[in-house]
Amino acid sequence: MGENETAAAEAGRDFVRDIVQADLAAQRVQTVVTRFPPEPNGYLHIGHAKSICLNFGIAQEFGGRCHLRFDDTNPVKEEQEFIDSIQEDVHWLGFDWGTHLYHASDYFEQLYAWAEHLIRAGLAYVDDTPPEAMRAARGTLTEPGQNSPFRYRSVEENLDLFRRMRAGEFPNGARVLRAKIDMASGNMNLRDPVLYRILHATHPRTGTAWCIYPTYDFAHGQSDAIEGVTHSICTLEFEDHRPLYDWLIEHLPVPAQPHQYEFARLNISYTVLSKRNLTRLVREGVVSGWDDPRMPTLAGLRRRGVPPGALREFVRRVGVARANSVVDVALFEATIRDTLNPVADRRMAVLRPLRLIIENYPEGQTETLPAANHPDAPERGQRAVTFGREVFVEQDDFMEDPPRKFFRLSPGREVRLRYAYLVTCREVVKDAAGQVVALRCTYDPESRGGNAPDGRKVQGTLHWVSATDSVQAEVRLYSHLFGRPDPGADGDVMADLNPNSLEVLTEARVERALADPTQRATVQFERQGYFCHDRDSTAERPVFNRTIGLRDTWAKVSDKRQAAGTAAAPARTS
RNA sequence: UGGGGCGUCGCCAAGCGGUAAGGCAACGGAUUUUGAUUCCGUCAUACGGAGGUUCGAAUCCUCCCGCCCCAGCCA
Repeated sequence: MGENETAAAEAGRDFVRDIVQADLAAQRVQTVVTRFPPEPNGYLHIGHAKSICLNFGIAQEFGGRCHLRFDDTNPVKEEQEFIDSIQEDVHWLGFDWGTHLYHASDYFEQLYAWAEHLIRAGLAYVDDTPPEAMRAARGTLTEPGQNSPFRYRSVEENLDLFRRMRAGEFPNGARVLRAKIDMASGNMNLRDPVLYRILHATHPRTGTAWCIYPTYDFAHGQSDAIEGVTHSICTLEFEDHRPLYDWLIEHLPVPAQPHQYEFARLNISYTVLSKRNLTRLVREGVVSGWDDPRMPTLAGLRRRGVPPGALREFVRRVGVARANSVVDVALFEATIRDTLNPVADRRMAVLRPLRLIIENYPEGQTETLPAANHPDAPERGQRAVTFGREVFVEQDDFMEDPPRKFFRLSPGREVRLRYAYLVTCREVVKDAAGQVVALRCTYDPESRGGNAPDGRKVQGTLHWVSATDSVQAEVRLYSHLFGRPDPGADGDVMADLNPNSLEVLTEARVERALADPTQRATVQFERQGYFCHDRDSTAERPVFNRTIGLRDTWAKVSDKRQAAGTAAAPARTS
């Protein structure tokens, strides 16, 4: 590492780390404490991964700690299912909160006491104004709001009313507790924000113990203070809340003075990341569930075969800044490939089989050939593949009338079957409809392993699978859930769905070594992409999800030619 | 003409007064029993615009333009 790189690393990689480092250096904080504060009302997605990596990453790098805290202040939206999935997902991503698992609901009693403190200080009051009237009195972005007629109630009356709110004497919406700040503030959050509302609902953790619940603003900063959080990192839309965050910390006898910092949330092209939209996709059955492999949820990405390290690396590559931005989904895909390439075992699988009959190979004979698990990593060993008189190759790897530069099989052309032999196409077999159903070939017995003794070269190397010693499998090919880079830009995101985001192939054939569904690691199907067993997989009926395809420059060239009308892409025979 | 932010290559993003990092994408080329990988090379006289300060500005000042967030008893 050169001096510059060292200096860069020491300076921190983003503005948040710079702040943390400066605070540590100036001794403003002894131990950095961060927190990841999800609301358990949905599944975690890749946008959360950015926040998780930032918070846990900073704690790790600077020798501090990071808490997992559920922001469970709204029982009508929150569920245990989400509380469980969030913990599973954070762990899967590679982070651990140790004993520091907390809930805003752990602090309800303390929060309540602080609310009374505010009332006694004349800084909060119970307001009987109905919701609609309150909205009207809040003013607009350009006009100040009006003081509530209940703003000047006595401390005694406020205390009495607030206690009766807690006691359950009033129905939902009848009254709220508000901070007394400034109805004329340019910052809407300071126009006497609601601190407590009445919600007769069962809370996943506190049950029916409470019927009043603190709002986000009243719970968050105080929870940070209770836990000794030093750097409360959130997204940009909370920037306007910071003055309120600070106001509460200043006026309450909290045990610490945490500070809030905001960064830009993650956006990705061809993707939707808002909880509302993700929930819609699930509820409306567009996808099979929160863990549908097309979903940007951590559960979906995991099922898709994306390793957690790819998420961490992606977040690192994206960086952390304050400018709203949309990251090209291609960066994410490149990161997945880069992460998988050095570690994924290679296997052969034929997605759309075309029978290849080797006429001069003895009938009934088979042999096993060694194939490298990873050509660039010999230490990963080999597995045996079976070769015989009939094998399957990819339909896309044959063209009866190929364009120039097509390096694969066509009448009279010789290619290599990877790790096996050189074969030459002698005859095309068609059915009554004129569809290609098989190829008759000859092989060079001297080319065992893939090289001819005379040193002649072939342009193409094809993957293949034995017709007799392969297993039929289902392969699910996924592509972007949305058909445009900015789904919803014209209105409804549902109108931008990609109708071909899932293609199911049921006739695929995979080599024997792939039939074990307990092998969960993502592998590379040579020349095609990265795949992993879906949880639907069984030994009799393997099911694979395509994690991501390999880069395919031939497809790119071929598409360009097609667009230019110069040549046709390989025609599928079925 | 309320308040708060942001504008550096097609997409992210460093840069913090001393003469534009890096990644992705794209485009060339080498190697290759994966048209993959790997490897080389090209890719911002220019930092939203206009003025100004300075020996020197993406970095400081002024004005202008554009985009984002806020009027939940959501978070």
